[in-house]
Formats: sequence, structure tokens, C-alpha cells
Amino acid sequence: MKKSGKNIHTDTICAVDYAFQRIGGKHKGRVIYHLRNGVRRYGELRKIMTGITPKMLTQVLRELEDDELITRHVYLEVPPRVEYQLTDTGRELLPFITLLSEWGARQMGREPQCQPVLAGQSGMPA
Amino acid sequence: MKKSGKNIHTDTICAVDYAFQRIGGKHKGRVIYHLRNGVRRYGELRKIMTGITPKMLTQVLRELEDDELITRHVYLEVPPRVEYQLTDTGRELLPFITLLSEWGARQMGREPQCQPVLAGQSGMPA
DNA sequence: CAGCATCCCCAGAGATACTG
DNA sequence: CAGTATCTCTGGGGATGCTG
Repeated sequence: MKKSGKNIHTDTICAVDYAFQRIGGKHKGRVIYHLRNGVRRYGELRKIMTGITPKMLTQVLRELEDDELITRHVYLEVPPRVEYQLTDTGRELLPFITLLSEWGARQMGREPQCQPVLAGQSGMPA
Repeated sequence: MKKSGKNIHTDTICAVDYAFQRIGGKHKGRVIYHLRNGVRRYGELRKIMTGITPKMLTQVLRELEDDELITRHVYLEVPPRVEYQLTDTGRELLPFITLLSEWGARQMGREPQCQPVLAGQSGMPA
């Protein structure tokens, strides 16, 4: 539910701070990044997102969902399947993630080992 | 790289993750943002950066310095004066901070209460 | 003024086990 | 498969006081 005792950006003062409270978590940016090209299953994310426990991954996904940056689709089948994808709002963050990725790559002095943000068909907010 | 017992981005896998480890802290983005127009004294930052204790502010500033995103200039005078400003690398992050700020402002449905990233006109203390 | 030292505390992250 | 539930423990961060 949206009750969310954790995601309170109520006392926020400026837009930068506000934004950082929504995507500033240690793993949130990475999750958004890995959803850049569409749907991902929980297990896929778990494999990709090394260095984070399932519990944390779930928690981060829930927070992003509460923040309406991603959606969660549960398929009632056996075995169960849960798919995540970015909302429009979440997609709006991709340009910024791209910039960040490019900067990071420059800093690392080599190509990023994750794929770049392709998503040619993603409706960029004009 | 500096010694930095905290800022170890050695086990980093991708550029996004790497970048987030450097600017992903809760307050780092805000500090960078508030240094966008040039030099700031410690006390200025302390006034601007509400919701963060001096200890934390100092710590964040140190981390940013270790990461070579900001420089720290100490003036040996009485009373003491310490000035911070962005390095070139730090300045490269401004476009991204701008994007983030704009997104945050849109999400908040109103104008950001911090000034936009544009050179100082309105009453910048010298 | 611009910090650092110290004490303290609890929220957040890990590990493990279980379930629809 | 995709999570929850519980228990634990650590270290991040607050409060306070001191100093160059």
C-alpha cells in the first residue's frame, strides 16, 4: 500500500533534494537503469543486480512502485511470475540516467559494462 | 585514488552504479547543486543545507573532496575561512543535476525553491 | 568560524527459514 | 518462482562539548 512510512518527501525544500529522495537510494538508479529497455522479471533483476540481497531488492522495488516510478504485474500462474517496468514518470528519468552513465563511464576511463540506454521507441517527454 | 575508507568504488560493475556510488549519497547532489555558481563557505552551506547536521555536512564535503568533485581551500586567518568549490569533474555533473532538478520540479508541480543553475545575479555574497 | 571528539541509539541491512 | 517473517547486529547519524 501507499501508506509508506519510508517515502516521505513532505519536508522537502527544493527540487534537487526532492528528486534525490526519490531516486537517491543506493540501488534505485540501478534498478531504473536495468528497466530501461522494458519488462524485467524479479529473478532477472536479482541476477543482474549483484551486491544486493533479495530482501533489499524487494524493498527497493516496493519503494519505486509506491513512488510510481515502476509498475508491478503479478501473473497468477504456476510457477509465479512478476514483471516490473518503468512508468512514464520513471521513463522521464532515463535521459538523466544516461548522462550519469556517460559521466561514470568517462570517469572510469572505459566503456560502461552495462548497455547504454537505447530505448529508441520510448516516448521522450517533448 | 585517495585512501578513502568509505568511498570504495572498486567492486563497481557498471557506470551507473559507479556514478551512484560517487554522488548517490543523500546530500551529495544538493551540495553539488549549491556549489553550482562558484565558491561557498562552510557556514553558507550550513545555512543553506537545512536538515543536515554540521557533522554530516563536513563528512559529505570530505567525501566529495576525496572523490575530487570539490576542492577545499583553507585561509589561515582569524576568524578562519574555508571555501569549497566544484572541480572540473564536479562541474561536469551540473547538466545532470539540472535535469534532475527539472524533473523534480515537474513532479512537485511547482517551481523549485532553489534557484536554477544559472550564473549568480541575485545577491550572491562575495 | 570551522570543524573534530565522544557518547549513544535505533533504523536499516544481513542471514536464515518458511510459504502461496 | 517470488517473495514474506523473524531475529540479529552493526554502523550511520544525532546530540553535545571542546579547540585551533
